Amino acid sequence: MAAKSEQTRQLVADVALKMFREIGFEKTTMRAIAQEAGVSVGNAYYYFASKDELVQELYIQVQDEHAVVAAQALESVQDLAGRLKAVLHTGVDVMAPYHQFGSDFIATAIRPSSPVNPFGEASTAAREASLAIFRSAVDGSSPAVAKKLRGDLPELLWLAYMGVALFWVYDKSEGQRRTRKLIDGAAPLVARGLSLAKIPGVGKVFDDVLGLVRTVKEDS
Amino acid sequence: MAAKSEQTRQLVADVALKMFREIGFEKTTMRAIAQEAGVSVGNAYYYFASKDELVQELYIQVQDEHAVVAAQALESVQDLAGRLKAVLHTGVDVMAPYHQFGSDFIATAIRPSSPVNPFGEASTAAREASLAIFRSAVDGSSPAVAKKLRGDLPELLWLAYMGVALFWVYDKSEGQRRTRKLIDGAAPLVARGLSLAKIPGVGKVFDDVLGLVRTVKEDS
DNA sequence: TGAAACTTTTGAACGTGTTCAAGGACGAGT
DNA sequence: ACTCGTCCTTGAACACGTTCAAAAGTTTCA
Repeated sequence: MAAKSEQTRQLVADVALKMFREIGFEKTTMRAIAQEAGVSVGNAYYYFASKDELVQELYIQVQDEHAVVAAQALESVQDLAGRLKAVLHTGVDVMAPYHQFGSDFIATAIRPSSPVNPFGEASTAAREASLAIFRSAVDGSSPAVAKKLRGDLPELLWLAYMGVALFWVYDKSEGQRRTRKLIDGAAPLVARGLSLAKIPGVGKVFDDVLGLVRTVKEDS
Repeated sequence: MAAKSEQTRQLVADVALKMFREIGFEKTTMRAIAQEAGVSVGNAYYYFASKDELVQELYIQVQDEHAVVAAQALESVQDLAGRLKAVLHTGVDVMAPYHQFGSDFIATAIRPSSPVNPFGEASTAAREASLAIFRSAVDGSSPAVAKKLRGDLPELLWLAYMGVALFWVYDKSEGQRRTRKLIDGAAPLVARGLSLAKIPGVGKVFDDVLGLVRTVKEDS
């Protein structure tokens, strides 16, 4: 059985994620995880170099689930507003069990040195997967999105999604009702806003926004 | 001299801020601060309940300086784009000495429980001061901003400012050149974008955006 | 089988932020 | 001068994340 090692790793990860969900980030100490999993502290560190890496495990799992659920939800919707709603709502859905954990997660994720940093190298795969969801939401929509927007839009929407996630973390309303409202309100607005790109004066501004985005992105 | 106590407090704060600037957040341990200030660790805690509160001290100081510098810069500029630039550039100016400290600061600031959280209660004063800067930038601009926007715009701009600050933290270009470019590019775009509010079709979308903002804000 | 090499596991130890009981300093009232 | 009460200060102690030398277990190969 080559899986003995993998088994321990999974055990630690499972216990950690369960504890993150049930008692939060701070109360889930490495010692508690080890004890609950029946291993030594050092052994947990043999598989995960830091507590942050256990958070990364969670991040990846949540992203994977989002990809699956969102793809399914997208099957039955055509218009951009609806597709955007689908992606955002499913995103919130998969995060829901971890809401109380949210602020600690974001505090961890936001430091550039963290493996969970959504802009960082260590989560390139997760970010690409997430971006792919938005690309699919945009590309598959009908009526189609203006061609000049199609390239950059997914990335901008993903960025907006990060904003929604931030809002959700702070959202103390029951069941994060306000976040749902925000999504329901913002998605159609974004779609309508984009359709304004055809108006000459407005189109110019759009072009400049895209130009700025590209400039700032390139010049590293 | 009733100021003996205040003197110790200031000493600790000054030493801490200096160390934050010079060696960063993590290397500035409470023990190191205490030693450098010539007091005991416990004594530092008598004045500051946590390391976070020392960060708050920094936050307040930076905000205060921003208010002064921005007000001065606003005196000589009339148009909205210019005024926005002035406020944002001075904002980055005052933060500059703390750039390496930035990500730790934000990681601290972003948790709702932190005294430095910009949305939280403990920094109501600092937030109001910051908001006032943006209100002044909007209200004092000529040509005037559309009336229907004038009420909510400062808050939205402040929010955008938080975004700029986040961008700045991640900006590794020398002297944070990219952030400067972003400001120079975005400020005129915002001004031009707002002037589109007069166009009937666009105005509707603007109204809905404002409506959404209000809805989401009220429903707590 | 046996020994060498590699993988996995252990728990004590380190430095951190934070707490707290104990004591010192100092002024007010007698 | 004495004592009470308040403010200030101390440093040992705690739990935490993390490290690491050493031990235990497992595989490899002759």
